[in-house]
Amino acid sequence: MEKKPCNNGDGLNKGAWTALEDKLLVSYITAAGEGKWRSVPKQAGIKRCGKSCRLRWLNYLRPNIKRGNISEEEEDLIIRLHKLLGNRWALIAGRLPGRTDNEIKNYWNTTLSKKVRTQNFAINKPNNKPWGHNSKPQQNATSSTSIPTLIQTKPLRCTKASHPYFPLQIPSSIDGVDQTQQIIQQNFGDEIMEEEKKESAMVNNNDLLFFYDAMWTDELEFENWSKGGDDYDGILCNDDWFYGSSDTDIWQNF
DNA sequence: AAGGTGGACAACCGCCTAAAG
DNA sequence: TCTTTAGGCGGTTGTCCACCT
Repeated sequence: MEKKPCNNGDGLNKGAWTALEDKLLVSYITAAGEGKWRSVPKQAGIKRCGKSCRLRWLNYLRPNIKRGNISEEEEDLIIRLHKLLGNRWALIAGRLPGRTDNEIKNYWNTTLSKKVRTQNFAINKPNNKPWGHNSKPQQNATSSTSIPTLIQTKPLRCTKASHPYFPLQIPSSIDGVDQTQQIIQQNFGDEIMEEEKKESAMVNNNDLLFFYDAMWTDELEFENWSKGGDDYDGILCNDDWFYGSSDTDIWQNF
């Protein structure tokens, strides 16, 4: 573990990188490639710790980094991803080509968090019913014999900036075999991130209920769903719909 | 012009995890 | 199986700069 601070008395530089240091690092990595960060400073002739070199390269020097203003589309995506993933900046950055986790984290902390806070995320409850009360959207029946397909109700969502939630009504297992992954794969394919799979398989209550929240990568399709979408997040369980303004709300009301 | 303030962002720090020995 | 190491991650801090008084 590299627990020592970078400047541990070895005369290493700290603070802003100079143009010369940048040049040395770029030319070294261009020749030798990334990795073995601990040995990089010595090999490249830089008085920095390896960790500092790695960070400088990843966040600033490496090719294909997109610099400059974050577009509205990127901003919208960051907001939606943050709602889905929380402060997992590296994952969020992975969906924004050319952007670094550090940049997105900074942008969130300085700009977007305030923006999102000031937006009115309050949602109106359906027919003024209390949270957790039955208010079931129309839906189809579930096949009970073959591999089930997605029985999809309308995607439920809070705002335009939010991703749609899909309450799925599917058997959790067939002949004792868990079908979850297969069903997700059939219906969403590779568009669902591995991380989402882990975190979204939250409800599996023996009553043909499974809740999954999906994220469109196809923006047009997302927009189409958005236009027809409801104004609420919710999950279906035993013919009851549970609503909330966030995942946490929903699960508390559940 | 000088000092204060806040925003933006680069860089650091400490913790965590996976891989290697 | 345990320990060590390297790299990755998110929170936090430091610094620069524009703007305001």
